[in-house]
Amino acid sequence: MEKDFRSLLQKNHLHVTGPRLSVLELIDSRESATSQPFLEKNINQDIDRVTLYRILKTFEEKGILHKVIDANGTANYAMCGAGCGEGHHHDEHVHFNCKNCQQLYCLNDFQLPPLKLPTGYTAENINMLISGVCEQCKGSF
Amino acid sequence: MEKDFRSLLQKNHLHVTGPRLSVLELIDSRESATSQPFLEKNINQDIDRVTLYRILKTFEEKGILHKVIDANGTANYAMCGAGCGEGHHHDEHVHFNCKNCQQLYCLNDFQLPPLKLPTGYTAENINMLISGVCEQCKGSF
DNA sequence: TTAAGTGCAAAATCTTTGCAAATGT
DNA sequence: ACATTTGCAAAGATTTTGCACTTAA
Repeated sequence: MEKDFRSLLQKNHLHVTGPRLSVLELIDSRESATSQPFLEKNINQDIDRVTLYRILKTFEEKGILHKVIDANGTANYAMCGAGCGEGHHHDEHVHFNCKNCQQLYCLNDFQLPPLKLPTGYTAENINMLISGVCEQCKGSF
Repeated sequence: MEKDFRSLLQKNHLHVTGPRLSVLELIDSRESATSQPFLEKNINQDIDRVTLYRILKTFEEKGILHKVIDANGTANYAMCGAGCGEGHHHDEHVHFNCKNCQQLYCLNDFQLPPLKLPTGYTAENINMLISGVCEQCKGSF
């Protein structure tokens, strides 16, 4: 797990700034993927909404963060693994979106079965989103 | 394939109106799922944007249309199959989103492998979205 | 020093809400 | 007749763009 955000930014030829470090710290500190609205509300310094949009876009392009669209169409972000880099992502694992607490979990140890697409189709990114009730919320029903 | 949209609406206790028939005809006539922006532009009569929102919401709740969020977070709609009804959907098949033409295909004959979730998690809806290049666009690259 | 990054204002979209008029049953 | 549906106006939310000021390298 990459904790040295300074070098992470430098490795990607990005300036080290307060807003960028805050975004990385908050996202990295959480179990599940973090929604953009949550980031806006919980960032530990006053970051302009526009700046946040731009930081997230940059991080996604550089392969630092994954963007995962949840069942409501909201963008969620999580740290990328080793397989990602500038211009490409390998995010072939399954996400679980709890319809109660809205948390978006990355089921990292969940192996995605091999797929064979119809001829002519080329897969570049696979995104599997399961909606339901998570462990923590199962009592609330 | 249900073509009698009048009875489809009546079966769901909905009034038969021009705007609703237009929406059903357009969506049913297309190969792939239809994005809301496309619907707005191509509906064959002047439907207010607000009315379209409400029609789509109603149809989704009644189990007449599926909503599928594509890789950009845009809502796409397709006719439901027999397994859907008021308040529940069974849309366990795979969707393919072409990053060139943006078409969203339902790969109906594509069998989704059985899944075993971590204990405590309950799946209610499974949505698998593969992004890549479709058959028609493969020459464009 | 200077290119990159940020914040602010404003525009452009997208989505929801309230209500009166029109319409289907 | 009467509940449902629609269209319009307006509010609210989200996302993008332009530009001057600030900051990291």
